[in-house]
Amino acid sequence: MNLTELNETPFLPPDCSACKQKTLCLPEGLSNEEFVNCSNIVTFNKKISKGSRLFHAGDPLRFLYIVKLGSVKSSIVTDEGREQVIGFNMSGEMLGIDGIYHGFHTCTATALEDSEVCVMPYEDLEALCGQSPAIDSHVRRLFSREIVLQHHNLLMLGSMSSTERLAAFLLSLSKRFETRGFSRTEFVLRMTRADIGSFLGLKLETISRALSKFTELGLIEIHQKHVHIVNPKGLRSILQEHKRI
Amino acid sequence: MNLTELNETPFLPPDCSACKQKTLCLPEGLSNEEFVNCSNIVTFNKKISKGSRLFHAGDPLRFLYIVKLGSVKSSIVTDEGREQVIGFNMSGEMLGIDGIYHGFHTCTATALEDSEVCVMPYEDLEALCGQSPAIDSHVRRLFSREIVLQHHNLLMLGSMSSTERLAAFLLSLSKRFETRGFSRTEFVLRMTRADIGSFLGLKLETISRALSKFTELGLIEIHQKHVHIVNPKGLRSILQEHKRI
DNA sequence: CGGATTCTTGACCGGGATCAATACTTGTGG
DNA sequence: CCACAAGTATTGATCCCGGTCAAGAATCCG
Repeated sequence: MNLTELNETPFLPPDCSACKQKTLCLPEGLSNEEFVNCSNIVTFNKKISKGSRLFHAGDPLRFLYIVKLGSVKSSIVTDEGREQVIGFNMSGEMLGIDGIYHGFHTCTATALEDSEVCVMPYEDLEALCGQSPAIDSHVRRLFSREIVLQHHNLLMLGSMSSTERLAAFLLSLSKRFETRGFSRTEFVLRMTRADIGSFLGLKLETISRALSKFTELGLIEIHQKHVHIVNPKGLRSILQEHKRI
Repeated sequence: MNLTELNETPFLPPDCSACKQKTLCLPEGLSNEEFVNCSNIVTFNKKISKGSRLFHAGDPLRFLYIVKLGSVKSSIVTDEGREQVIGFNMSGEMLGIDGIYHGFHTCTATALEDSEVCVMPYEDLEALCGQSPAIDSHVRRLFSREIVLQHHNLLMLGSMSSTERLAAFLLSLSKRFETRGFSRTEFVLRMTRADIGSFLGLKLETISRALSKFTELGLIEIHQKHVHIVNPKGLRSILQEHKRI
């Protein structure tokens, strides 16, 4: 029996105005009516168990998703068998935008832990955009954020050494946990070293070595997946060593 | 005196329905009225001379642009002095989307040759989106295309060797020239080796060597910036060598 | 022309990949 | 509850791709 399917809860109507995460995915200053509209297009929340797929490359675009709880990784696989993790997604972050262009998804979203997402039929979202300029505008901002984020990732892959990439990665995670109300110095990596490596264009051994090096330098403490950033400034300075020319 | 400024032609009203490039940036099946609307938000075409900037990182977002003629490179520069070319843009491609999220641009767009762009005040574009669901939807598709494209670039930087990246780059250029009605086997590189290198996360010497290697293999002929793809299949097979495991 | 920019090629070096062995963690079924 | 298997992480040894430094050639442009 498939837990994933059982775990869908289509009969619990979502209420965006009561959602703790609303500041992450919705703009400020929405009217009550607009909140109701938003809740209406989130047709249901879906629970996905660790390792299961939210959507696959090739699947027709039916929904956009917003992570409500947990975390998800997005990756692409080519005909030639290349695999590339293109991002890790936490609460409030949107998934599935890639599918709009072709009408089908080009990447695959996999739950890194038991998670929960808000499911929005894309048709309904488009209709709502037509009704509410505030939402319409907000959606464009979310899309733009995605692009800005990818630019940053390209910068990492294109111009940083392995340790610089890993430092940037840890700092980025740290910041995202902080904006979600968690500790910015202690958190749990939900993904494997291989996932991090793929995301950063490195091999898992290199990730492992770099983590060990950071530990030796007293920048972090790490036990399995539990990370403690002991010296955030030191981590940041790794990115700035570049400057000294 | 600044040629760039002189070259603006605000008094020639654009007519999208008569534009040769319209299939590249507009959806099919627009009504006459919608064409007029589009033309109205393209307040003017702007000519930019080689080397001049369309916008700078930090500039407030006022316009989105579509390349009409010529080509443009987009790049980001960090505090630490890192520089990363994030893309090359040809006719029909949109520029400036990155600025929507923060309200200011995060990358810089530089003309690689004397070029011409359609200038659309972002406010007007938003207003038009509110009026025309077809345009609204199309804008989201264009944004999504940008994201899909960046995913592909991440794949290149994250999982390809230098020759693979260059082969992918040349094939991508080839395809884009073809869809614009130019030869897919002979074209001129508008950017320097250093630009290509930055885009692909490699040094210019590596680009030069890889081009020489392709020439030795009989895959291409290259004289300065003029490229002739002699053996497209061969180039493609470089990407697929990966497969054989 | 002549100077600046761009490109090519060579020699050498080093960072990260690869291969390999081992340890640790997690989960499953007897 | 333990045993075993599968997945995950660490660390070492070695190799090679692409970076770096450097010299020279070609091209562009005023």
